[in-house]
Amino acid sequence: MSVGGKVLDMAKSETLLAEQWHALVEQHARVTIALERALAEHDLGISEYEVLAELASAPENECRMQQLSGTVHLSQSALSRVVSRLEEQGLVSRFMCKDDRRGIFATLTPAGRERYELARPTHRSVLAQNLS
Amino acid sequence: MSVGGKVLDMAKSETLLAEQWHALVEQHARVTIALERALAEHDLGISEYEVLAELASAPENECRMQQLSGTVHLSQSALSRVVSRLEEQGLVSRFMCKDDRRGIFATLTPAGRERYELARPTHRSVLAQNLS
DNA sequence: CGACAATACATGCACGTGCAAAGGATGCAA
DNA sequence: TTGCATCCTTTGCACGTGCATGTATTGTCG
Repeated sequence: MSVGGKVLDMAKSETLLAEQWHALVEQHARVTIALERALAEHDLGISEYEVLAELASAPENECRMQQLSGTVHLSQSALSRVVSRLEEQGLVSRFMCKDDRRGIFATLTPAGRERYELARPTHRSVLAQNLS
Repeated sequence: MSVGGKVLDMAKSETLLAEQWHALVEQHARVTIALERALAEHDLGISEYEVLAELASAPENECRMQQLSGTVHLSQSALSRVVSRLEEQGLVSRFMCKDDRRGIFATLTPAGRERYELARPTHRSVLAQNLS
C-alpha cells in the first residue's frame, strides 16, 4: 500500500520467495512420493493413473490422444508412451478415428475400469493424508 | 464444525482434494519450467543452482557431500553427479577431509561464486513473477 | 489435379534420476 | 597384525521424460 511496504518487499522478498518456493517443492515432492509408493501396489504410476482417471470421466470413456495431453501434465511423446504401457497391460485400447485417420482414440477397457476403481480409494486417501 | 460439515466433507472431499492437488502440480510445473528456461541462459540447471546457492551461504563456502544432500532435494547419487558436472565446469572443487578421509568437501571456486552471483537476480525475478 | 503446409501420433536419442551394488577409508576387537 | 563392521561416496543399470525427427493423413492454394 504505502512506500514502507515496498521497502519491506525489497529487503525481504528474496528470502521470502526462496522459502515459499522451497515449501512448494517440498510439499510437491512429499505428495508425489507418497502417491508413487501407494499406486505402485496397483502396478500404476502417477501418469498412468491420471490417464485412467481422465478416460473414466470422459464421455463414452474415450478420448483423443491430443485432448488427453492437454489435460494431463505430459508432453505428447510421454503421453504416447504412457498409453502404450497401459495398452500392454490391457487397461486401454487404441483405435483410429474413422473420419480423420490421423486421430487416435484411447478408450478404457473393462479391466482398465476395474483397475481404476480399485486404485481410486488409495489415491484419495493419500491425498487426504498429505494435503493440508 | 457441525455434523453438516462432516457430510459435506464426505460428499465433496474427493473433488476438492483432486483440484487442490492439481493446482499444486500446476504451480510447481509452471515455476519449474520458467526456472529451467531462465537458468539455462547461465548454463545452469535447477539442481546445479541449488547446490551453488547452498555452498555460497555455507561457512567457508564449503560443505560435506552428505550435508548437501540433506539440504538439496536429491539422492546421494544424483548429488554426486551434479557436483561432478559443476566440477567439470570449474565452478566447485572437491577435496578429501584431512582428519576423516572418508568425507569429501565441496567448495565454491571464484568462478562458481561469480556464476552464482550472475544467476541470482534471474532466479529471484523468476520466483517473483511466478509465485502468488 | 499437384505441390506444399498443417495436423496427429510414434520413435530415436540424450539426459537426469533413484535404487542397488561396488569401491575406498576408517575404527574396533581379538 | 588380521578380520570385520561401518561410513561415505561413486558407479552400473533401468526408467520416464522432453526435444527433435519421421511417417502418415488431411487441408489448402494455385
